[in-house]
Amino acid sequence: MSQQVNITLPDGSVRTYDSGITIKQVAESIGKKLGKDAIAGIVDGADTAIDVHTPLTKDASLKIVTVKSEAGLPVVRHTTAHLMAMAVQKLFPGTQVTIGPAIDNGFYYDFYREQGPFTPDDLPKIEEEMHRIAKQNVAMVREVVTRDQVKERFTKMGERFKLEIIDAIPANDTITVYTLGDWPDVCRGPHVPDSSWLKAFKLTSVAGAYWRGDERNPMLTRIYGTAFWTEEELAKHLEVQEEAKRRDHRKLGKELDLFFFHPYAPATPFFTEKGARIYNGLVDFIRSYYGPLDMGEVITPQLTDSELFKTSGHYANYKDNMYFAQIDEREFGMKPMNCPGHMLMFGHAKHSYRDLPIRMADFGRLHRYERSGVTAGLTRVRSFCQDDAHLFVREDQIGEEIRLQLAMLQDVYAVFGLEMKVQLSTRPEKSLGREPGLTAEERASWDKAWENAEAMLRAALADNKLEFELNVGDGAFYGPKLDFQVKDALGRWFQLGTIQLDYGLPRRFQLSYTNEQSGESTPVVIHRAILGSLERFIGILLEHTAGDLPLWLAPVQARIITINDELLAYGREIRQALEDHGVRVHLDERSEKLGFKIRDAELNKVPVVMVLGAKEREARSVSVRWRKKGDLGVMPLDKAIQLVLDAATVPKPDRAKFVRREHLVGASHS
RNA sequence: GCUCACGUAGCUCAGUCGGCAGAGCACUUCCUUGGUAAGGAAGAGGUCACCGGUUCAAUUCCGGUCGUGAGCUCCA
Repeated sequence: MSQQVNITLPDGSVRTYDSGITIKQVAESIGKKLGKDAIAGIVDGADTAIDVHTPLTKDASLKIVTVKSEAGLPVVRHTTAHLMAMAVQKLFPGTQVTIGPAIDNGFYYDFYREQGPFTPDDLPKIEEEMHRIAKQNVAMVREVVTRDQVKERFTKMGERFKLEIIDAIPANDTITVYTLGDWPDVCRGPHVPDSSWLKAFKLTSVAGAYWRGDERNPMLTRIYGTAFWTEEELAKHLEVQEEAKRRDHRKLGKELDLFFFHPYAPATPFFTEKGARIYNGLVDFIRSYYGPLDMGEVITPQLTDSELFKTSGHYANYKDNMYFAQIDEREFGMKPMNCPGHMLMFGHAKHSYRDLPIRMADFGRLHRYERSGVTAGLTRVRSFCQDDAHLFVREDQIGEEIRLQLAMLQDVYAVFGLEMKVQLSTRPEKSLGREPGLTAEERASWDKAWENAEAMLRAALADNKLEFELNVGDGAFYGPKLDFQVKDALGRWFQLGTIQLDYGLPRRFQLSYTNEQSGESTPVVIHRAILGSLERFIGILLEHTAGDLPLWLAPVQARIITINDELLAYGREIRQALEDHGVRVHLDERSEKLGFKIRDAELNKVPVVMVLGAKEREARSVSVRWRKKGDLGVMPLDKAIQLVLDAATVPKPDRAKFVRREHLVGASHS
């Protein structure tokens, strides 16, 4: 009697089959329709779906992926990639194929061509050929082959990149060839059964890409595309792409006159007066938490002797990203991070265990040389400012300190309406305490420190009721870390904040504090940033809000428009009244028609417009027009001011959330 | 850094298969003084990114430099 396997389905039910049953057969056993629609399976919650013909030989959970399902999207995309490669080889004989996976929002296929890369002009032709082939409803046939067979076939075809791929397949893996019509490709699958599913696709761009992502390898030409089950879904996707283009912060930055770039300062923004308002508004907002959190702000040198970076290790590991200046035969380095300076700051005085935690916040400007190809708008720049802080703590204080920082971080993201997810990265193989030459005792002590740190991070997360993803072994060599990603209005994820424990730097700088036993102990450093870089955050926020910033951050909160020039005097009076209440207001004094000035205010996304005519002047009132809401009608000036003030209130931290739980016994300092 | 594309007025973009550089918006001046998304007229504004080459002639063709953008293993 053959062996049995228990297959658990998503609804929790368990079915028993003979070992070796395929996913397809399982689906068929559940229902005729399901059997027909099944195109792949996800076993034991894996990241990628596998082919329906895969035999199941041990107990497993199984999710059957069907046509037209969300989980099946990578499948249809992957098959579309094959279709594209097929079309390309038909149109451009001599082109060699390499790989063509499904990716987050579509797929790509990399080709090698002696004649040089494809151009955007080639895309419509290829697309047309793809549609032509797809309409013939050609089948996708899977066959299991031996290594020798497949090598022989692809050698004959002269596909040298494919041969390399075949050689890279592990010895025990089943090798499969998928043939779409008459076009075979070595592929792991899964795929849709025939080309009738390939209707809603579009080729989006071309780009260069290195073979296997290594810049020493030949440059391939890559074509990107996307595919969906239906044309409606494709259209929706393309519409979101269009919206993203409209919201591009580089475009908004120009249109709203917030910042610009000049060739003399590549990848380094100039913030205009309006842009600087946003920047400073964010700094003030973050700063408002520093009181309740008992954090002190410091200012540290921009340029220091390279010795500092030799001590910190940046000279050995980060030199290529730094700017240097040779002055008086001394080499100075521009700070790429605040931490080395903060180490000096801590080391400058003698500290008692009673003084800890010591929290240094710093809005200093940082300069990092980024390779020319990687800079982009405000999101990747060479000069920026972090809402940075370094917390010097005793080991027993790590948990509480992280808890407080997490509370701030959640608070801050909530203010901007950004959904968040957390990743916990734990000790990597190569890490402090695992270097050769340590005694067993030292090793054990390090192991304990890492264990303790990770446990405290977990506890702090639990305390703040935060779910997290675990990235085992992905921490820094000097300590475990938390990374925070947020989701913007278009559903895109961005990494913003980070909280990293550091056992290394304090040692390099030989920092210590006097412990309770009058001995010396080494503090642990916590690096943390919440917005990350202000520049990048401004970029993300602009795209998230489409330029309609919350009123408290808007560079100009209100604009006053008069019906005619005679009313300018009243306009100035109103401007004065608003200014006196701290409203950032602008009076449009141009001799233009009302409609023109309203339009201009709308295009500039000014949140509140106050329209003044003779009627309003008589009654000492204003007519209020609110962005996105329209005309609110005439109201007394006081009421209008109150309306603006209420909406423009700068969010304030709630002190109660940031009360420290442990208090030092006998600590008498504040 | 590498591949490809792009760089024309403050902005958005035409244009020249090599022969004195164009529009709309914005700006300036004048007229107009008006009720919730563009009133009218006139004017000013450019070393066509920069450097070099080819040519009688280069914004245009070629080479280089700078800048910007997309991409550079989410693995057959």
